[in-house]
Amino acid sequence: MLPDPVDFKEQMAEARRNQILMGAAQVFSEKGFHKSTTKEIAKAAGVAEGTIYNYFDNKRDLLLAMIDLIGAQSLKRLITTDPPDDPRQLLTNVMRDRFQLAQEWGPHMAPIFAEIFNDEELREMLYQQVFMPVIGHIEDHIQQLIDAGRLRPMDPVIVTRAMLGAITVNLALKLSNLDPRYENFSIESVIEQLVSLFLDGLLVDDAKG
Amino acid sequence: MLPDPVDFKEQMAEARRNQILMGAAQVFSEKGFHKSTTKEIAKAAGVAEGTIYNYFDNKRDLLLAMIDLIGAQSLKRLITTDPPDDPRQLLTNVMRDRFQLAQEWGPHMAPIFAEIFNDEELREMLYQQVFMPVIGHIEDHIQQLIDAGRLRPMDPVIVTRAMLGAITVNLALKLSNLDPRYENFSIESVIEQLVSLFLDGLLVDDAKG
Amino acid sequence: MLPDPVDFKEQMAEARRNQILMGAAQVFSEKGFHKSTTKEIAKAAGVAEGTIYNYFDNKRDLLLAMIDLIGAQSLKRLITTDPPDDPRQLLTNVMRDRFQLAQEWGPHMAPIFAEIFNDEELREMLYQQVFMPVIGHIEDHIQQLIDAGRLRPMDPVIVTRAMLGAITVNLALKLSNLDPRYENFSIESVIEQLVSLFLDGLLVDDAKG
Amino acid sequence: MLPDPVDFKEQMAEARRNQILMGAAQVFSEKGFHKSTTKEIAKAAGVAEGTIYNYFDNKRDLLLAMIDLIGAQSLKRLITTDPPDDPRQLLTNVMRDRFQLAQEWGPHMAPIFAEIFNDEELREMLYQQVFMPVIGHIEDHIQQLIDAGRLRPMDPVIVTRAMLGAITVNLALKLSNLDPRYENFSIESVIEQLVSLFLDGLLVDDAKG
DNA sequence: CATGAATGAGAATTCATTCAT
DNA sequence: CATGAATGAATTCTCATTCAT
Repeated sequence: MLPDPVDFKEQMAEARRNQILMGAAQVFSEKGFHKSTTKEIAKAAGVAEGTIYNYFDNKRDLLLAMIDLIGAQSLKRLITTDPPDDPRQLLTNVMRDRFQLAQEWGPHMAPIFAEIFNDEELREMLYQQVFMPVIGHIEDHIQQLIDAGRLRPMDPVIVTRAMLGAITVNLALKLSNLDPRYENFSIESVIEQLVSLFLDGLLVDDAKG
Repeated sequence: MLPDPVDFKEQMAEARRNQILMGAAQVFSEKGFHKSTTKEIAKAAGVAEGTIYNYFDNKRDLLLAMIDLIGAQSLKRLITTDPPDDPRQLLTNVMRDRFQLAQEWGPHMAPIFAEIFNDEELREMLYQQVFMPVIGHIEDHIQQLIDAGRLRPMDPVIVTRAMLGAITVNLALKLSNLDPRYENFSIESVIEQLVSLFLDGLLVDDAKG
Repeated sequence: MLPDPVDFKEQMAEARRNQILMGAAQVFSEKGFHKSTTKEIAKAAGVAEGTIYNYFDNKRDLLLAMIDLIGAQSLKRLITTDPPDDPRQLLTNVMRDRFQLAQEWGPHMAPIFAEIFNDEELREMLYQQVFMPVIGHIEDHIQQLIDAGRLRPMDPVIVTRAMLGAITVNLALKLSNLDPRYENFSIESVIEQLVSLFLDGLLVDDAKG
Repeated sequence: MLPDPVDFKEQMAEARRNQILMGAAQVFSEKGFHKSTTKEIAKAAGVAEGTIYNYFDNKRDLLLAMIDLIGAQSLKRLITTDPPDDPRQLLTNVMRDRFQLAQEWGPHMAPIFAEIFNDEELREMLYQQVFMPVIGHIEDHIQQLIDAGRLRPMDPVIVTRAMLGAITVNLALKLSNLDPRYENFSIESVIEQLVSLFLDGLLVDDAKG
C-alpha cells in the first residue's frame, strides 16, 4: 500500500514545527525570551527565519506553544503515576517527581516564568494548562486522604499551593548557586525534610493536641 | 552657620536620584521592564531623558537600584519587628508581614522578578540584598525556638524557604484572578491555614509519633 | 478526427493563464497592487502560488497582462460602435460608452492607474494599448466631422484628450463620495452638460462670432 | 534683546521637519512611494533614519505632510490672482497658472497621485486640501460670470472639473513623451485651443442657437 | 548638571520567488 | 505542469544611549 500523502505531509509539518520549537526552547533558555532573536532561533532550529512564520504567528507564539508542549509532557507523566495509599509515600513520590520534572524542564520553563509577569494571557495559560492539571491530581489525592481520615481536614487548594511553592523555592536554590548552604543538602534529604515538614509540622509532638 | 554646600549638593543629587528611581518604579510596575522606555521613565520622573544617565549607567541599572531600595525598605521594616515567644504567634506575624509587604511592594517587585530569570547578577543581588536579610531573621528565630525545644529539630534553611514559597504562591493566587476559588478565602484564613499547616502538619494527631 | 493534442494543450494553457489573470484582477482591485500578495492571488485564482510563475514572469507581469486584456476588451467594444452622423449624438454615445466602460472596468483599472505614476513602461503600454486604440477612433470621427464642416477646425488630438480628461474627472467624482454635490447629478445629466459644454461652449451665443 | 529660546527651538524643529520633507519629496518623486525606503529618505534629507520618526509618525505620514505643503503652496499662489473681467482672459490665466503649477509641482505630485488609488484618506485629503481650495475659486468666478450674463447657465461644478481634467490630461501628455504629436504643440497653443474649446465649443457658429 | 534632538544598530515580520517532489 | 514549503533579502520602526548647547 502506498503511504498516504496527506498523512505524510502532516507528519512532516508536525516534525518541522517541533524542530522550530526545539530551536526556540534552546535559545530562549540560554538567553531569555527578549534577548533571543528570531535569527538565532532560526539558526538553532536549522531553518530560515521566514520558515518560523510558516508555523507560528509570531515570536510570542513560540512561547505559547512551549507551554502547550510542557503541559502535555508533565500531564502525560502524572497520569501514569498511581496514588499510593500511604500519605508519606504519596508526598515523597510527588516531590521526587516534581524535582525530576524541574530538572528536566526547568531550563525551558525559566523564560516562560519570566514572561508571566508581563503577559496576562501567558499567565493564565500556564496556570490552566500546566499547573492545574498537575496540581489538580494532587489536590484530589489529598482530598481522598482527608475523607479517609488519614489527613487533617484542611483546604487542599491552599495546601497544594503551599507545597508547590515550598518545593519550587527549595528546588530553585538547590539547582542554582545562590545559596552555598544548599551544597550540603542532597536532593533526597531536601525531599525528606519537606515531606516531614508538611506531614508532621514544626511543633514538637507534646505541644500538639 | 551657612549650610555646607557639599552636603547640599549631595542631598540634591540623592533626591534627584530617588526622583528618577520612583519614576522608573512606577513605569516598570505598569508596563514591565522591557516595555518601559527611558522616555516614559523620564516623563514619569519629571526629568529629561539624558538626566537619567547622569545618575544611572543604563536602564538595567535602574532595576538594580530598585533592588537596593526595596531591600533597604523591607529590612528596615523587619528590624523593628521583635520576635514573640510563641511559635504560632511568630509565624502568624511573619506571614501577615509578608502578605502586607507583598501587597505594598508586589507591583514594584514584579518587573524585577521577571528579570531574575534572565539575569544572573540580578538574581544574586535580589537574593543577597532582599531575600537573605529578610529570611535570615526568621531563620534565626526558628533556630532559637528549636534550640529552646519548642520546635522540632529541622533545618531552618529549608524550612524558611518552604515557608517563603508557600506564602508567595498562595499570595500570588489570592491577589491575582487566576484561580476563582481563592475568592472564597480571606487573607486571614489563608494565613491561619498556612500557620497550622507548618506547625501542626497534615497528619492526624494519632498518626504521629 | 482526433483533437489536435497541441491545440488542446495550448487552449488549456490559455485557460489557465486567464484563470490566474482573473484572480489577480480581483485581488488587485480589492487591495491594490502592492497590498496584494501572490498567495492571495493564487488562492483567488484557485491555483498554487508556484503555478503563477509558470505563466507569468513575476507579479508585475500580471499587471502588464491585465493591460493587454483590458485593451483588447475596450477595443472590441469600440469597433462595434458605428459613428452617427450627428455630432451631438456622437459625443453623447461616446460619453455614455466611456461612463459604462468606467463603471465596468474602473475597479480593475484603479490598481493599474496607481502604478503608471511609478512605472514608465506600464505608462507607455497603457497609453498605446488602451488609450490610443480607443481614442484614435474618436479622433478620426471628429476629424471627419471637421472635414465635413460640421465642427470647427480644431486639433482633434487636443480635443479628444480634453474630452477624455473632462469625462474621467467628472466620472471619478460621480462614482466616488469625494464631493457630496455630485449626488444631485444623474449620470445622464452630467453627460448632457459635458456634451453641451464641448459642443456649444460656455459663452452666451451673442458673444460669439 | 536675547532671542527667545522657545521660538528658536520651534524654528529649528520646523526647519528640520521641512528638511526631511524635502528629502522625502525628492526620493518619492524619483522612485515612487513604495520603492522609496526610509533609509534613502534619511540619506537624501541628510539625517539619520530615526530622526524621521521624531517628526513624522510613519512613512505614510510624509505623504500626508506633502499634501499639506502642496495645498498651502497652490492656495497661496491662487489667492494673489485677481479675477479678470473677460472670461477669455480668466480662463487663459487659470490655465497658464495650472500649467506652471504642474510643471513645478508635478514631480512631487506623482507619488501622491499614485497612492490616492490605494488610500481613501489620502484621496479625501488631496481633494479637500488641494483640489477644492484651488478649484473653488474658479467655480466662484465662473458663477459670477454666469450671474452677470456673460456665460451660459451651466453647473460650475461640472464645468470646472471638466476643465481640470482637460488641462491635466493635455498637460501630462505635453510634459511626457507618451504621444510624439505633442511635440508639435507649444504650451501656449494648447492653452489657446483649450480656452477656445471651452468658451466657443466645437460646433460651427451657424449650427448653434 | 539638565536638556532633548539626533543617532543608528537592531529586531520582528513580510512576501516574491524558487525548486524539490 | 502543479504544488506549496522554504527561503532570506528587504523594510519599517523602536529605543537606549550620546552629546552639543
